[in-house]
This record gives sequence, structure tokens and C-alpha cells, in this order.
Amino acid sequence: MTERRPSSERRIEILEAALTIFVKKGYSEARMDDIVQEIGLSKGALYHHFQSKRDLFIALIEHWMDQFSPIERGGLMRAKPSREIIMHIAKFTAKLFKRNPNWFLVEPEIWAFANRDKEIKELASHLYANVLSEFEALIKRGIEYGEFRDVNAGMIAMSIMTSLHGMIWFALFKPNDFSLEEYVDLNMELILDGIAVQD
Amino acid sequence: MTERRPSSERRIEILEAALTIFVKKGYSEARMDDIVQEIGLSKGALYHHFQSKRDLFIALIEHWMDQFSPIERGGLMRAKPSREIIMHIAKFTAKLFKRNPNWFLVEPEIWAFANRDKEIKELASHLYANVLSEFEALIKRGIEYGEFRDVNAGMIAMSIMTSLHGMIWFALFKPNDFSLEEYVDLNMELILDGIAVQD
DNA sequence: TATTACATACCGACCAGTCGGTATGTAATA
DNA sequence: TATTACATACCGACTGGTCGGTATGTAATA
Repeated sequence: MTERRPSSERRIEILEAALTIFVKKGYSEARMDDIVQEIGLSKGALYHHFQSKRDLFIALIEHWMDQFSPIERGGLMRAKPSREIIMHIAKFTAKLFKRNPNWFLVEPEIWAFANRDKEIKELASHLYANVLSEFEALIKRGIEYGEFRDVNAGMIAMSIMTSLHGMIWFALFKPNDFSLEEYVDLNMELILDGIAVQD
Repeated sequence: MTERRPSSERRIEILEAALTIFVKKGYSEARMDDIVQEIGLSKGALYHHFQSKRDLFIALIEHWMDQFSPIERGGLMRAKPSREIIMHIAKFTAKLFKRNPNWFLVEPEIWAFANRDKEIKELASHLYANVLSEFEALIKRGIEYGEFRDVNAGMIAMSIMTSLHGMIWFALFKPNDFSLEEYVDLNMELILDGIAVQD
């Protein structure tokens, strides 16, 4: 029998294994047995911690959301100009990606799932709304301080986010002649220069 | 018994039904019976035209690729400046999207599949490489004619494409306060203004 | 000793794919 | 212009493996 561990720890261990398997095989092709095997646990144990496969996936999304609060990513730079903070978040995100691509590669899986499951869609919408409003706040702040032109902040926030999402495509179909860093830098510069006040 | 139709027609009919079902339920949850029911055909008939579910999906991607050649989308404007052509393609894509969102909503499904199936990944890579090289050519053309600065054309092409991919996210999680057209316009302008030669 | 964390054996709904067969065309031959 | 021969399009009952989930038991912990 596997060493016993407190539920809180075991749940996270399971979630991480689930992430690996869901990314490798996709939600539907992922077997509960695969996940369990990944950490040498039993199916009974898994169902002790999670009610169902879908429940596990939802828990995974929630766990995943925690990793991605822009507040955490840019929070230490409140004094700097918005441009720098946004740039910092972007670079940080790229680094995160390099370290653990799986966190990003689940996203298409989440999207696909959201497209056929209302509750998942709500969850994901909620997450993205948070991210968007963080960026939006940064843009508005930049406008107030005369750093950016008077643009549609919500729209720009979306541009930033979808640009970062581009990394996912990048990772999947990796055109090996380009670097991820270069891609992120270029995109952010296009956006940030584009909304900067001209001098 | 359903009226007989030549294979070429029937295959397309099936592919269109498959698109609907795959988008609604996702590849794995989609049942061959669902697809068949959609057009009042029999399972036997389906398997007469396609060898397997996977085979059907591959055929779907190939069929889908045909709809999206940028050549077709921008081909009639060879004399205009690159900026206009690219803008035209973007607007045209947005219109296409409005008319038939399903064509775009399969993309996450394709991505998810590509992530676990080498052959599908090859196929998709090939498609995207085509799209990218078209955009790249347009950028290079713009550089030659002094319209754009001497930027990394391949990279910009990627920016354009991932920006357009943003529409998918847009469609899935539709932040109802923004219009798709506005999103596309803004993003394209940021990119195209960003690489334009300053006067 | 009650509860929590785990293991094992098992169930049964589900569904891709099969297969024996029918119906409708089409083109060569008599 | 019949007749024969073959091809293509289609039907739907059936099956066998798969896999999410459950029932039941056992060891550790509090």
C-alpha cells in the first residue's frame, strides 16, 4: 500500500498527475487508470478524493486558476509605469511557460470542454474576466497618468491576452525558426508602442 | 431508404454534418450515430464513405483547409498596398466567422487532437505554414515597396495569425460588451501601424 | 474505536466498427 | 431492347472490448 498522506497533499499530487495525463491524451482519452498509475495509487483512492472525472477536471481548472493571477505576477511593481508592469507580466508568463508548458497546453482542452459544458464555460469565463480586468486596470492607470492614449482599455486588455494565448499555438506547432521570447516581446511592443502617447 | 447520391456529394454532406456534431459535442463525445442521424443516413452508409472516425476527422480538416487559403481571400487585390490587402483579409475572415462560426470553433478541437496525434499535427502544421507564408509574403512585399519597416516578416505573420485566432477565444467566451469587428480592426491596426514607415 | 486513506474486485452501459444483406444504378453483350 | 454482370450506395442488428464508477474490505491514524 502506498504511504498515507493527508488529503490536502494527495489532492494536489493527483491534480498534477491529472494535468500531465489530460495534456498528453486529452480529457476524453485520458483514463482514470492512467492518472492513478502515474503516481502509483489505486482507483479507489482517486474516487476517495474526487467524486468523478468531471469533478476532477473542474478541480484542476480551479487549481490552475490559482497559478495565474496577474496580481501575483505584477504585484510587486506598483510604482513603475504600466508599460513596464505589463511587459514584466508578459515576460514572466513566457518564463512560466518555458518551465511548465503543460499549464498552458491544457487550455485548448478547457476551451473544447467549455464549448460543450455550461458550468465549465462559466468557470473559465470567470477566470478570463479576472485576468482581463487586471490588464484593463493597468491600461486605465496608464491612460490616467498620461502614459497611454485614450484607448478602449477593455479592448486592449483583450489584445494583450489573446497575444499571450498565441504562445499556445506557438507551443503546439512550434515553427522552430522563432523564439518564444522574441514573439512575446514583439507582440507586446506592438501593442504598447501603439497605444503610447506620441512625443 | 435515403435517396442515392454520388459519393462526392454525399461525402461533403457527411463532412458538414460531422463539423456540426464535432463542434457541438467535441470529437470524443461525438457519436458516429449522431452524425448519421443529422442527415438521416445509416451507419453502414457512413462507413461506406469513410474508413473510421479518425479518418472522417482527417477528411474534415482537409475539407476545412480548402476554405481558408488566404490566396483566395486576398487574391483579387494584387495591385493594392499590402496593408490594404491584409486588412481586407482580416475583415473578410471576420465576416466568414460571423456567417459560420463552426468553421472556427473546430480549431480548439483540432489543436487538442494535434497534441496527441502526430499525423493530425503534421496536417495542421502544414495548413498553418501555408497561411503564414502567405502573410509573410505580403509583409515582405510591403517592405520592398517601402510601405513597412524592415521587420521580421515571419514573426509579424505569426502575430497576424494569432490575432485572428483571438476570434476563437472571443467567440467562446464572448465578452458581450465588445464587437468582433472592433476587435479585429484594432488588432490589425496595432500591427500594421506598428510596422509602417514613419513619415 | 471512529474516521480517514487507501486497495481490489467487480459491474454494466456504451459505442466504434462489422457484416450479411438489399436496392439502385450502368454498361457490356446477345 | 432485353438480359446479364458487375458496381456503388445504403441498411441496421449485432458484438466485444473499454472504462467510469461502485461495493467491500483493510490498514493506519487521531
